Amino acid sequence: MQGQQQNLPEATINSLTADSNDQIAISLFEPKKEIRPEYNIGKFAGVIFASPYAKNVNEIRKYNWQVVDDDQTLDASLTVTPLTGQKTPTTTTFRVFLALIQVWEHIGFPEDGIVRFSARQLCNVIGWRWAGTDTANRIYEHLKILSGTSISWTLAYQSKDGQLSKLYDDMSILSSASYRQRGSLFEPEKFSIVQKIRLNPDLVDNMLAGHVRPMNYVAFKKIGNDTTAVLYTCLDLYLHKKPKWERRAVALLSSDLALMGKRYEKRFNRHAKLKEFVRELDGVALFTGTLRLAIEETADGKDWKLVARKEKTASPKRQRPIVKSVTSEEEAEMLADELIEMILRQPRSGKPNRAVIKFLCKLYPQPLLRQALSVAKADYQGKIKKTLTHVFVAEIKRAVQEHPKLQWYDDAPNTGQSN
DNA sequence: ATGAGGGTGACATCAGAACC
DNA sequence: GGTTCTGATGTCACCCTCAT
Repeated sequence: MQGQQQNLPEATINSLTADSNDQIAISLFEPKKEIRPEYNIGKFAGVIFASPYAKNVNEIRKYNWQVVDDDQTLDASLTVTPLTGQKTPTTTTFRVFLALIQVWEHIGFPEDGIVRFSARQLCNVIGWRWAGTDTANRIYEHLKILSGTSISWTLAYQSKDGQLSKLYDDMSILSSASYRQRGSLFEPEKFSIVQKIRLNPDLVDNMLAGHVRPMNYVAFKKIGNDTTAVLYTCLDLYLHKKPKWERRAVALLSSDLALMGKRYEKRFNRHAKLKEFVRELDGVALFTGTLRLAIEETADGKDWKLVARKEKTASPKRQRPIVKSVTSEEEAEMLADELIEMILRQPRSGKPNRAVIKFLCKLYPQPLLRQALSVAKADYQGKIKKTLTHVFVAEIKRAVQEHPKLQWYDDAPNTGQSN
């Protein structure tokens, strides 16, 4: 028996079971709105975790850039190497990782980095429904990826004192992870919380020292599309210090998001993709502030570019409800005027009816209206079938009808009456 | 109730091909 | 050139059972 265990993965687990730190979060708990993953992982999340639909998920990914140190320019890089036959980390992996961090925080930040959890509990934190084998396998797979993927940092890994390490080779995010399937368990533990992982001690060290990169966990979880989630993670970082960031569609799609399709050689398809991003991310909360996205034509007219801005919220701590109550008269007027002014600045704007716009401003949340305008502006460029005002109102209607909690005023006889 | 696993299928995403 | 269709693949939900 003892001899047998030496070579099994269970050997690691059994040795972990013996330690005294047995804080277990038994019941399901509500994950926090904000999450503080380790600084380096959070900073490079957009690079380390790719979209699962990206074409290169089985290959080594390497990113190079330059850093300036003591007046000399040095080459920095980050290499993500999967175990053979295994995928590189995807956004799903990132979701699992963030959930593990949540559990680790919940059980009181144990210094040894050991996290015990049940698969069902982890699902609850991530926001998945428990779906049997499929979910179990998914968690199992991504735990393997987290522990098996080797990450090498050259002049990239920043320790808690702010120093860049020259080289941090062969890091794995989890120093041990083993998903124990029911069949492998013995009777007494067969129906208890059994899963157990250990976070990389250096990462734990940094997190305990407050060397973290805070994220808006609620906003991140709501993003269903994995490519969009990668973009969100990147934008959150880019807009951390700068108020504005922009990038051409070609570079954004192929190098940042690893969308390699031939279809993106066509301008139209790039534009369509950017519109998806605007639809999904415009108005989404960042850790501080709100993300604002717009599409603009590049100066040479050959491509589009995505323009991201961070809009400051008055009190970043308080989250604005998704469906806010009816706006005050004064607020609606100000918003309506602002929107109308923005519309009139465009060519072939049409003649927006102030009363109608104000009426819509009172009825629907501000982010929805602003998003509708940016989508309308993007949609409208190129094809001049109707005026921008028409497209704008049609876009509001579409967004309202897609929204689970809103209703288009014309659809129901009793909601049109306000005031 | 809670810990899981099994089977099935709907839905989303991407990308190329086909169509206008 | 723009736009839509189609198929491969990945993700996730539903409903079931089992054991304590």
